[in-house]
Amino acid sequence: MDATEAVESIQREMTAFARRARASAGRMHPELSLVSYTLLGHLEERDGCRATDLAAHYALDKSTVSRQVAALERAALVERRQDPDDHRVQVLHLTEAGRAILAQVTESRRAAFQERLADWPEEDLVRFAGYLVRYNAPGTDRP
Amino acid sequence: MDATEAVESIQREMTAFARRARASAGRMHPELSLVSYTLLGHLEERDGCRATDLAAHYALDKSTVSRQVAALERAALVERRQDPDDHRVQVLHLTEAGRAILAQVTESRRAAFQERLADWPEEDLVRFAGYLVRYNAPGTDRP
DNA sequence: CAGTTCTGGTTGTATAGTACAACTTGAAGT
DNA sequence: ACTTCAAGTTGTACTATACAACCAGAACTG
Repeated sequence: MDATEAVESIQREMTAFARRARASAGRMHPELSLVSYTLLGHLEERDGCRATDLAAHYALDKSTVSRQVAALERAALVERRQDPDDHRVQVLHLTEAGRAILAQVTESRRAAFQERLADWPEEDLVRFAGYLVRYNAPGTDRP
Repeated sequence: MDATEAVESIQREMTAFARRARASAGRMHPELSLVSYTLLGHLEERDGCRATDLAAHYALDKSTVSRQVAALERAALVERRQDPDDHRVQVLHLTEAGRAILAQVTESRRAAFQERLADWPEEDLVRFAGYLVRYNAPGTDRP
């Protein structure tokens, strides 16, 4: 396999994966869509952030984030805290329930991935992870 | 990074990728969504097939496929041929226009991937491609 | 400091993709 | 012949999304 073939293969495989991911994520965790899951994950990781940050980070429109957050708040998974320094800003935080459900879904996803990757040597796992990070890193756009 | 961390990282990165793929595919080729592209690709590869086969292969509802195909037919990218042996069945085929646009989008996607991966050493490309194939191979379901 | 521009966020509107259920038509099995 | 199965279509509903118009607060500038 040369470089050109490899690029074509990467393209095909990434696309194949993308096509399936959302639907199967939905089937696995009907209670938390892929988007919501991602946003909650970000909140956990950053220990709270602004809606604008989420939009920028995930290349989503601010209106999309606004509605997602509204739904998450309705479900009592996140809460908004007014920033005292800037009254336009609402800092989003996970609630206890949010943290719990995030942990649960993460665990179940982790188990699925783990199972799928069970027979991979550690060396390959580490390299694969590195490649993905590197692949995803550059822009925020385009697959 | 140990194996567990790597698995978590793979999970996160694959998810991140999946989230963006559809949208950016749409931005790149407004004329052909990721789904349509995939379906056309399948038709090319198999040199025609039934709608039911597409549904089964991509885990889509038959109604979804029906509408997708209807749109593709409206756009004159595919045509239906009654199966003479079974009058329920319509065998789908690419039209010339369908073949052309598929080729064009494939090329433009290839270029985008190529650009993104331009500065990777060939060795890494080949290994990455191998990992993806291996990752995607097992089932047809779940990320 | 007053007016302008910028930034964070919400709401209205539209679209795509999807599923599920009900239905139609043709094929197969008993 | 009657029932059951399979392929597709259509009606309906929901989710994720974008874009545009808007509001409110902050920052900049003459």
